[in-house]
Amino acid sequence: MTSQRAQLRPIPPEFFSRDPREVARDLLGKLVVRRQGRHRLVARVVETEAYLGENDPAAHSSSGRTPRNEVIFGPSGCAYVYFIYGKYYCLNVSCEPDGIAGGVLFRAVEPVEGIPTMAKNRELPDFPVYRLTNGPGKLTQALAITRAQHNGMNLTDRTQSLYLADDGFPRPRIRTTPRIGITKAAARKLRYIIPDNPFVSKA
DNA sequence: GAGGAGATCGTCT
DNA sequence: GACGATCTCCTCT
Repeated sequence: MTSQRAQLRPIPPEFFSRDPREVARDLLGKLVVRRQGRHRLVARVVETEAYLGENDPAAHSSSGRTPRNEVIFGPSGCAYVYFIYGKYYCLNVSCEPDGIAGGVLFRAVEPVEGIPTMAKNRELPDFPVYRLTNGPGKLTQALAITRAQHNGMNLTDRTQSLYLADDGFPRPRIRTTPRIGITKAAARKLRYIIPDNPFVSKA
């Protein structure tokens, strides 16, 4: 699964102005591109979860708009980064048109470019590559994504230090499973994975 | 390899 | 004042 030389085309805003379930599915195989100083970090999306807005009890937006979650109520294609468990950041992209809540959580990615820098960011250089980014808190650490720097950033703009891209990777096989780590609406199958990919988070 | 407990703090009640 | 869209370490098998 490599594509070092392929051209990276930013994903247009319309892609995200849809139901989060469609966006979560279609994001599998796409790329997260992060410019960190002189380094370029690229990773392929292999696991996502859809959060549906005010009718989804598990979603942050379910109890209405707050300063914390306002990005997922805003225009589509923007980064919603939140802080959790006193230690970790999680990366989402806002979906649906402006004014409607909805988002997709990035749960796992496969490193494609800049692996040494990702390992350095993780501060665990001895870890095998597959453990660098196989979880939502891990991938933000590996890609040095923070709320202060990236929350609200337009991920459809290739001039930003973080954006989403398509390199023409063929549409992968996809499987849906229940979401992970939640207690409300836990039975709904809104997690999307590339089956058998070693970079998918466990469980 | 599986399972359980603790860490740690921003956000909302 | 309680909780959480998590991770790592430790113990046991």
